Amino acid sequence: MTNAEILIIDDEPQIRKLLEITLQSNDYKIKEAATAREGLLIAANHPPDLILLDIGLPDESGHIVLQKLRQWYTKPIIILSVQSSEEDIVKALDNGANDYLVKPFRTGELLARIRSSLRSSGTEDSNPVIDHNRLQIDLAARTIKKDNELIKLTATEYTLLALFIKNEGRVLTHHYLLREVWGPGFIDQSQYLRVFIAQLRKKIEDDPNSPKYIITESGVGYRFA
Amino acid sequence: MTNAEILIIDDEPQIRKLLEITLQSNDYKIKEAATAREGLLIAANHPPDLILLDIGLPDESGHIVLQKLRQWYTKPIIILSVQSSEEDIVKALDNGANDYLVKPFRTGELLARIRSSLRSSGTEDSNPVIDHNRLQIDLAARTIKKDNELIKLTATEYTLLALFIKNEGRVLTHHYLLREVWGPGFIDQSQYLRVFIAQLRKKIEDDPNSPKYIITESGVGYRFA
DNA sequence: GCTAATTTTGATGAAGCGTTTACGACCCTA
DNA sequence: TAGGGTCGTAAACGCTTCATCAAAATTAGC
Repeated sequence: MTNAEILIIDDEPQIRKLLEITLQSNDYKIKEAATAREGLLIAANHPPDLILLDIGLPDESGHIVLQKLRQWYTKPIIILSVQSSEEDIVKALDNGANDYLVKPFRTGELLARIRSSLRSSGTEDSNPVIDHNRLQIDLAARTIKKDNELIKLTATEYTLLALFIKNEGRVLTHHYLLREVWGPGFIDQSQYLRVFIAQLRKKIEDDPNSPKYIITESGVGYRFA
Repeated sequence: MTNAEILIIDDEPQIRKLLEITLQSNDYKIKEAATAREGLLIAANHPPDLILLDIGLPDESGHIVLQKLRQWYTKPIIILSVQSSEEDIVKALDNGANDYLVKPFRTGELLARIRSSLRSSGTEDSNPVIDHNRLQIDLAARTIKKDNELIKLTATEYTLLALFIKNEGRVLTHHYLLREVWGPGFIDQSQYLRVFIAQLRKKIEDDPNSPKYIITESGVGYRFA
């Protein structure tokens, strides 16, 4: 899932800071709580996709928080705790925790366990879709839609359009386009470009005569707007 | 879940014995395999509710077994391994493992993690059936139905179709399909693909001449719609 | 070990795609 | 206004990729 929201309930500021940096640099959105009370409140008001819960909270045991959360919260809860006794682990897991990591934990492992939990909770999701007005490009699926209608592109047409989309707003020179799509040996075959640009326009523009997406920069190249 | 069936894939007899006793005294039904090959066979013929998988198998790495299982098996897989490196753990979790325990493990914790995994996998639930118009795919039972009519597929045909179904809407390249179904050594045998795609179409399409499910993306690959 | 099913291989025609050619429109400058 | 340059469009050709059939080789089941 891109941008899954994670709630951190932990009273140690340095742990929260570490988690915040680690998780944010992995494209998660973060919410933080330093106490059990605050954590429950945030979780209830704006349920996150996953909760990282410390057992040793100042106002109330994490075990209790876990039980309260599990009365209604169904998404993954991962326990972070300095307690490594089997009793604590079994208790937390049987109270509904999805996983249990002993502090200090390895951040790579934590991230993997978060991914695993999100995956099996079915929270994961579809591909990143780039939206341009009425054009939607799914780079992972290799598909282009216009007004939710799938557009059939040939291999070369797709390569070319994808290049434009990845460089939106930027003027791409003939040389550059030819080199990227056809290879270094084709940098003076600008006729190729004219043919394929025309084909693309026919497929994606409302009015190919006055193009809105692929703009000609005469003498230089093309620009995707 | 009462009497959940658990498959143990581990080459060490004493570990298997320990697990057998522990799990059976907790009312689980047990199946055992000492090799990767045997494990995959048992899992395919009679899918258990959960799999305990050792990484250090004699004939094939557990990582590979995990990947193969995850091509169709959707219930929990818990890794048991003497490897405690972060690299191993992350790899296993990202390959689809639900949990990872380092040997020697505490039996109480293992049992709790099994309970947790079974719980979050939606224990009682039946096999995950994916519905595509008139096609119904039961990944666990490895069966395909069309209009409630069971379609007989060979092993290779099924592997290929399952890949498509799990990547619905996405263009899968020849390269990718060949690697996943036949192995890395076959990535230029695109003729295989043509033959098997034709066979699949004959079986699942209403009109194999104008396919509705398996779409050809010329020069690139195929897409399941 | 024999038979049937399945996979692999080869051959052939069809379809799709990229390349090429031709030509006309437009703009700028002389 | 003539001419050169850039760009856009259409269509023909030829090559690559694809679909299909069938036979050979291999594997699986009894």
